[in-house]
Amino acid sequence: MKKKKSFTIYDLARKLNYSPSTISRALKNHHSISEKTIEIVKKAAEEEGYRPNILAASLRNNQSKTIGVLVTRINRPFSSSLISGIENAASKEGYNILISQSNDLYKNEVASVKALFDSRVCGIIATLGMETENVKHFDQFAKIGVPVVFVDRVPADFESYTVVIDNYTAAFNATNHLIEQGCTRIAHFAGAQHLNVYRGRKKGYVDALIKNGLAVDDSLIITMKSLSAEEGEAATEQLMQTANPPDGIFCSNDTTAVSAILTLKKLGVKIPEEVAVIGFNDDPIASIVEPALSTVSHPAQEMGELCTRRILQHVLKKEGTPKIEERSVLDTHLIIRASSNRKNNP
Amino acid sequence: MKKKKSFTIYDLARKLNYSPSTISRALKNHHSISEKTIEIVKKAAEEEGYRPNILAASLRNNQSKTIGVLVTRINRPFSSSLISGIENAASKEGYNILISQSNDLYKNEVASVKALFDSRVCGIIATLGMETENVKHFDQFAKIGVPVVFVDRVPADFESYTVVIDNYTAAFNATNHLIEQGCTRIAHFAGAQHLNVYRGRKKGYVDALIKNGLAVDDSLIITMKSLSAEEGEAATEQLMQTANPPDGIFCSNDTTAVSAILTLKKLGVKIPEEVAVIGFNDDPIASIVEPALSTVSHPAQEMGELCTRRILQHVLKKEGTPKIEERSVLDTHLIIRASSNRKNNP
DNA sequence: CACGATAACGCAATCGATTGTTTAATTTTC
DNA sequence: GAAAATTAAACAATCGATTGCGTTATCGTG
Repeated sequence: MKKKKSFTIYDLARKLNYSPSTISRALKNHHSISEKTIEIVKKAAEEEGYRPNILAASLRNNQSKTIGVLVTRINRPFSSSLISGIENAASKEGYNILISQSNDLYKNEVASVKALFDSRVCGIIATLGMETENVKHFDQFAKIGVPVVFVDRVPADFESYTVVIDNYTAAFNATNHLIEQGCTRIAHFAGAQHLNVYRGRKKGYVDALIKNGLAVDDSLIITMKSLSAEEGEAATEQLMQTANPPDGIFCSNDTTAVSAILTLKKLGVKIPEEVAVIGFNDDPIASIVEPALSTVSHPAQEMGELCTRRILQHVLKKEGTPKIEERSVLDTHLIIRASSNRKNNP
Repeated sequence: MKKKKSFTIYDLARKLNYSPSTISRALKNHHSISEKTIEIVKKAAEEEGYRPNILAASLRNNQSKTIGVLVTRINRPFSSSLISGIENAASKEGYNILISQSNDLYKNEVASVKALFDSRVCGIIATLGMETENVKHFDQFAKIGVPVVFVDRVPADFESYTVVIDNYTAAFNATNHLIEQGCTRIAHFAGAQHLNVYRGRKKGYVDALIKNGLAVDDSLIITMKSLSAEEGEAATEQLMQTANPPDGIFCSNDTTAVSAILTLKKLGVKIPEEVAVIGFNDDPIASIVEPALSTVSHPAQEMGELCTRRILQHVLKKEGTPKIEERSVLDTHLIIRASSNRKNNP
């Protein structure tokens, strides 16, 4: 049952009395093959249900039409939307995608990168894990000219394409918004500071305070390891127990923000009147929680598509294609919902 | 820069004065190679940073260590958790996964399946799209002995492995629960009836009504094309405008259930007192919406792992491995939250 | 008519790993 | 000590597509 050999260009060649090379060329409209022959070959290929062996072609060309993707966790709204975007753009051009997740473990990340490398991907798209502090496991790609696109969580010191959002400005605007709503003591749930995204968000927060003449109180800045719901709950409780609790919280993600909302409600704190809350990402839960969570949109799908285009452009090196900058910074925008809207703006 | 040829077993052979075949065998501990040689070869391979060319091996063996995965939409809680489970189990055994999404379009599904086939995957895991009514595009795999695992949304008439939940029982229990809570006029948001999952859920609902001596009122059964939030809202509004509105709704997914809750609240209907609601899937939003949504757990991650094990077992055909049944039916359980809890049970 | 140009196609090597079959070397056995 | 058995490693074909180069046929032109 497994014997059924696949139909190859050799079979086609034998059947049509052509050489395999002619078949190969005819199938891809090579200019040195006559129109008539091309038609004959294609028709026969169709009839016989010929399917090219990608592996053989890849081996010969030493590269596959496959893009490697590495995320931290597949089942996270941002990741899955990112992947969705990548896949849509890739399949449109006949490229496949190979997926791997690190589960935020450095060891896994290294192993996955190695596996993707071994799979001879023609490009790789990656977001760094929480534990990742150096990226030399990506060096191997650069060495053989395979493009690397870092997205969202990107390293500072690696020669590669990057696709990110402007975390600083987004955070600045979010914090500024809280201030506009009358908050004067704003807490911040920060993420691991060796990652650009959380560093940028913290800096934006700090600068917004400063610009508005507010004090930066370190006791209001809580840095979390993984920005999980549990951490969000603990931090909220801790903050509210202090003598001088905050009247606003800018959270580095929606998970902790929703967690903060739930905890505040449990504590009988009014949102946004007593404490206004704003998150980051616009996960599905953000619009469902009550009061609905103000947050920063994160164009994950769009970012994914852009990543793919980056890879393809590098691989195809088509002349005349509009040059996309090496580093793309996508726009975000503030989504103001009830959790921070004290003035009943629309 | 792209010239850097990869280091192959031929290079190793030359360096160590062995033949390529010996290198190949040594690297995989073939019994006809001496311990000493194996050690020498492995050490040299390590030193030279030798990495096997998977493409070449795959070509030779005519199959890759790659599992193809086809889902409807990657960025959906169920899909992404499923994929996550698949990936975890696969990478543990050194297998890669190739991902594709159909966006619930039949045309895309066929194209994706074809692409996965061409990629010579060693097995394929798929959930059918909304539009899919026949699965002959999967025949090609059976023909060459590549295992197919359908998961969740599975066809009735295809010789393959399947991994599903017991939709009928889950729905029966969910409906029964609503009845226990005192509901007597229960509506149902049904999905496309050519898909097993939605058929099973509807049947479970109907049978629970019958078993409890309740009338089955067709006007209370609303069949939706895609079970989207919009459809859920429209259906809820429609139902509540009738002379004799329902006092309970069993929804085929959480999206429409949450949508129903939001709509009911907008209409000033008390949940669960006036209308109790229960969903299906246990998406993240289910526990966040207010009142929290009762629902049916869907062990997506676990299902993914099982799918992978199915494939691997088929491929490896290891004797002595405990035989997993061809068709697995995983357990679900009712998660009772506020949206259906009239009696204040814990 | 002959020679160079062009078109259309075939030859054979190549990509790197795998494996059935041989050959060579070593050990065992009587 | 020689034949048989065992062990270790080499040979060469194979997987299927690709491609540089070579070959053959056709055509045009002086």
